[in-house]
Amino acid sequence: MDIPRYRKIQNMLKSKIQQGSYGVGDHLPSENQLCSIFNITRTTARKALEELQKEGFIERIKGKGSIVRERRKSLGLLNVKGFSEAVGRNVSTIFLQEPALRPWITGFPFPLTDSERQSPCIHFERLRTVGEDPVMLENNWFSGKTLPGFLQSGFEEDSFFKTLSKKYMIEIKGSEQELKALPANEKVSRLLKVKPSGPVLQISIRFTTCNPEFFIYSELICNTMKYPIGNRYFL
Amino acid sequence: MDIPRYRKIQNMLKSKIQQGSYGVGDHLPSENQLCSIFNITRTTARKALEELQKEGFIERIKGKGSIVRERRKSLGLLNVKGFSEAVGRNVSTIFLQEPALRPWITGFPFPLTDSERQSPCIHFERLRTVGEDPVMLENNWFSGKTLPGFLQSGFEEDSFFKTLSKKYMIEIKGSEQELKALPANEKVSRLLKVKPSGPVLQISIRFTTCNPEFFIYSELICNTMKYPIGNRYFL
DNA sequence: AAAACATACTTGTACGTACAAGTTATTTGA
DNA sequence: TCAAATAACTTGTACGTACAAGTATGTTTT
Repeated sequence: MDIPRYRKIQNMLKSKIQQGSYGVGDHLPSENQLCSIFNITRTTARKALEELQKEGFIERIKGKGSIVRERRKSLGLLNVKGFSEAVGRNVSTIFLQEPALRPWITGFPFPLTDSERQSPCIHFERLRTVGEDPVMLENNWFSGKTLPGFLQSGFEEDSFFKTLSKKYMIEIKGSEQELKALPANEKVSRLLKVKPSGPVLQISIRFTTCNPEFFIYSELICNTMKYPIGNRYFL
Repeated sequence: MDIPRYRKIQNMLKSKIQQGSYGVGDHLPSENQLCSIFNITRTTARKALEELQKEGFIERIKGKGSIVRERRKSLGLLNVKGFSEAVGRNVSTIFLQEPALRPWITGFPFPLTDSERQSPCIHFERLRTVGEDPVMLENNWFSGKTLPGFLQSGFEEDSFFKTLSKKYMIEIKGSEQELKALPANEKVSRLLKVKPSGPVLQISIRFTTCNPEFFIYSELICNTMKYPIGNRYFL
């Protein structure tokens, strides 16, 4: 395998948390326990737990242990993996514009690189709903040259980021975001069911990937009245 | 000293970046160079660089090195230390309500602990401006019992968080945030100079500290038209 | 009964070593 | 001349060790 050991243990513990085997407030196995369970050194066990801490699943307290934190109900900002796994199962997605080659829009909040500007981009637009409530209007753009065959084949498991990972081995390494509260225009007002010029939250994101030349640009417009955006941050 | 070695090196490199000794795109000393410069092991050097990466100052690329990232112009969300150091020097702060003992407000987005509810809180309200533009209305609440003498003495270096650190040895360990786009009420409209019921961004934060019983609650209401809120995230 | 101490846990810091794997520049060979 | 191999860097993973420091639970002492 080329997946590192610490990451396997991290993922294994993560799914146990997500499945409820470890509930909020529960102690994960201590570093030394993980060592003997998995036959690893403390360095590796620590790395796995530190990653879970970065992701906000656990809190680590000196002298006590690694404790499962309360999970957020609201959509996760900064959770790199999109939001289908963050919010639950009653989420549906409608394509307003299927993926296609289109020119870059003007006035994007992040500067494009020269090589990006030279050719058109792939773009698609989706509307995300939770139950009956439209919650988020999502636009995605990226260079049309980097992902051959993307337009021909569909998404893996309906997830854009999983498709990137499985078909193209592209992993998200980070993101820059810009947040603005804006009045909804006619289209947004209609789609998100907010009153005209009612406040919506616009999140402009530039995702950086393991390919340093390849970026993904997203614009999310959110109706935060029912579903506020949440996030966590831990040292 | 009880400040760990890696943190000293981290802070030393951070201030060099902030002062411009290392510009955007520059390479920081490699792990092995840091080892010989400071007489430390690679474990310690790595820890310092990993922390800088978490804070968003550098990017670390296998085979290449640790490279200084572009700095954001906009206010840093998630930058634990408040924003006086993030945005520059032309920032001024006006107290609308000086720190005083007041009852907890109702309808706070985060649940209070039992011990917090039992006694009133310390609260203050500030208006932050950049140049001539009012940018952020800030309210802070925290338990009145934990910080003896807080109301009698002023802030250290005009910074709330520096006061917590220097006088009370309280360090911020993390935060939970909730973001909402809202219509401005009369007060907000007047103070932030946005039109009535114009969109503003409300950020509700619960800071966790090294004292597991002590939380700081903040509510920021931002005029994001001129100064959007930005943040970064890196694995 | 209450305080002090001891013990056995936990995570945090720091040392040292080894090899894997990506990047870049140089050298070698056809 | 050009391509392949090499060397010299970089960060990533993983091993092992040691001690510091915080927490909890006893046990002893007062």
